[in-house]
Amino acid sequence: MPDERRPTLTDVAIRAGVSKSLVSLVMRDERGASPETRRRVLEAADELGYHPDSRARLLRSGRSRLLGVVFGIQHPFHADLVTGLYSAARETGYELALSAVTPERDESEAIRGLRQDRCEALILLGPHSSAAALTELAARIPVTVLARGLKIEGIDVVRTADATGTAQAVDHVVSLGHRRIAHIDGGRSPGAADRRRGYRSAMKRHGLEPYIWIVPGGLTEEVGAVAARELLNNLPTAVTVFNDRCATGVLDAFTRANVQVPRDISVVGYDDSSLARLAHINLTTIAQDVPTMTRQAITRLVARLEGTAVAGRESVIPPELIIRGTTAPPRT
Amino acid sequence: MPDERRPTLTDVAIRAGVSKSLVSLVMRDERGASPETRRRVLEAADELGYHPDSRARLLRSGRSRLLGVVFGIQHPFHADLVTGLYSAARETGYELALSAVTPERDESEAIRGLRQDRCEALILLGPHSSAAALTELAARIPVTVLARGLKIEGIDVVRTADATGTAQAVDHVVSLGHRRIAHIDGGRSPGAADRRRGYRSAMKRHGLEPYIWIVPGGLTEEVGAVAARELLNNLPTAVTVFNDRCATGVLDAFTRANVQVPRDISVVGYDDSSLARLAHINLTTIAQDVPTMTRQAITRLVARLEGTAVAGRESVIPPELIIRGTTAPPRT
DNA sequence: AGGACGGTCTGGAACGTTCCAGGAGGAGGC
DNA sequence: GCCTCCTCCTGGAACGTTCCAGACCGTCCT
Repeated sequence: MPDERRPTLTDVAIRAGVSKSLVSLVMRDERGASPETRRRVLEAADELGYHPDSRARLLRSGRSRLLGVVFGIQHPFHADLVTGLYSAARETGYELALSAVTPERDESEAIRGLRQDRCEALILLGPHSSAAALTELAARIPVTVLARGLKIEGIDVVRTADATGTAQAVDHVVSLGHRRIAHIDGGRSPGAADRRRGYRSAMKRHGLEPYIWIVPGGLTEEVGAVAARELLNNLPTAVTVFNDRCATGVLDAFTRANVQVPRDISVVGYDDSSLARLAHINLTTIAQDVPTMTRQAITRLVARLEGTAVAGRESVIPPELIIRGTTAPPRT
Repeated sequence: MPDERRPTLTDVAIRAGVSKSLVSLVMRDERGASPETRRRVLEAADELGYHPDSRARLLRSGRSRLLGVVFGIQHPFHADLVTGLYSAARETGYELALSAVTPERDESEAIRGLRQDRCEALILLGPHSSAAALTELAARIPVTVLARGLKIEGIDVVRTADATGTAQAVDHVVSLGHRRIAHIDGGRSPGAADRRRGYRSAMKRHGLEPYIWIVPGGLTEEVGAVAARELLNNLPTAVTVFNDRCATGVLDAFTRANVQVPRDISVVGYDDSSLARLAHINLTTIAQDVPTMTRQAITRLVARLEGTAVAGRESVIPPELIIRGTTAPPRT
């Protein structure tokens, strides 16, 4: 690759007939250069195709303006979060550095990579690391955890009010006239406990305690289908499900068993993943407020880095009910 | 964050009582230091918790040993590819830098980010950029395109033999006894043209030219469902579908129309995505050989960077038929 | 008229590394 | 004994930035 040497500050400076310090100023959009010179410098830079070398810049300034993001590449909801994070970071002057967790690359490796790149702070999406590991990490670098509720000294958490979410789901089907409402839970997955709790207390609030029925479920379509088959023995009129993937499995099992949704049973998912929005699934679901969550995560971290005060350790975002086609009044 | 200044080469040098050049040697595992000194240096580094500063290192050496990867974060198959790339890169001494394409962050922005990080080469997964943009890019930096066949001067391509893939699908159902075999295509998506061609020529080879029936489809479940409804008017006994997502939509539409798979019709997908592997979908499909593809992409790029000769511009990997539960002999 | 000041601009010293030229000291060949 | 050649080590110059101190030059105030 006969790639000629990249142009540097000095090249631009010579071409524009000024010192490199001045060019540096202009490139950083600092004040201290007359409009006229500024124009000349930018012109010269443009002609040479100059692009600042971030490494040298970072080396000198001691800052990287880099936020590390650890996410699960197989996880659809993480994709939504990363999308939101990019948008949120755009306005702050910080860049995102992605590091994926894959079946063959664990979280600690992903974190190590980011630290070597001199990220100034870390955002972890639904991390699996032990509390001990996280505590140690947080002692060395600011950390924000997204989409997983945990209480650890020194770690910021931004999460959805999961209990409220399932409560909204229950309220919705109750308002349609349902009473026999089951819940397929998420086992030990992040958020599952809260969602279960929200279901239980909403049922009590509506005086439906006798109808409480919690079926073990999980993260995936497969366990959803299994759980649905368990419901078939004594079909409730509505069911709230841990997440959309699981709900898809539920829908599939019902279809195969010739149970029609929403005629025979109403189904509510959770996440508002792209899955739920598909026309042929068209799932009523609880949307996590991704834009708000990601914006909060970024502004929180930036505030910490710049030394601005940050209120509290935890930020809990209310979710929103999205009504689509899988809920309807019960058959009379 | 009262993070004390990181220790530097000089700190280690002082502690070990040697020059910083010597420490540098030892850290890079070069020869030129006696075993005894080497030990002392490593010990000192360890005590101080020294970690080399990659920025400074790269600045000086002019190399980053960084391979940029541009991928679509919403794209399940890209997730598989990224997983493979990480594994393939592990042994080479190069690191991966990820840059995602999201609905709000286009390919050119993703590429710009990577170039600013001084990646030495780029891997693009199913890029959408124009041929002109890619040509210009390839003139500045080595580029390998994965999972999209295109012929552009100076760009390496690693892709699946897509025509062979659909041919395998057709061969499979023909061997089961099918003759009326339709194809739901992928429109203008990457690989769609080849897959369509493979279907067509395989049908001819089996003397089934009169039965050729190509229905317009696309990437998603929704278009799959639409295409399936078109088939219902004159149901063939088997159908090969552009990809797994689309095939899932097809399956769903059939289930709703009370057409049983594989009893009434056999369905073959493409990609062997995690979707296909789900128990309740259990889709017969064509697997792209991700480990081989990603290994090739990495070794190719590394070879170019190191100046080793690379054979040809294109590397075409044969796919593999995965037989699951959606294909069976036609009803007699 | 004599400062003081604010806006422009410059030169040079960092930042933490790698690379290069070379020095000290011992071993081996003649 | 001298030259040569290793091996092990050192000092200092890069790399492309940013940061700091200060120079220059008008303007404005007193």
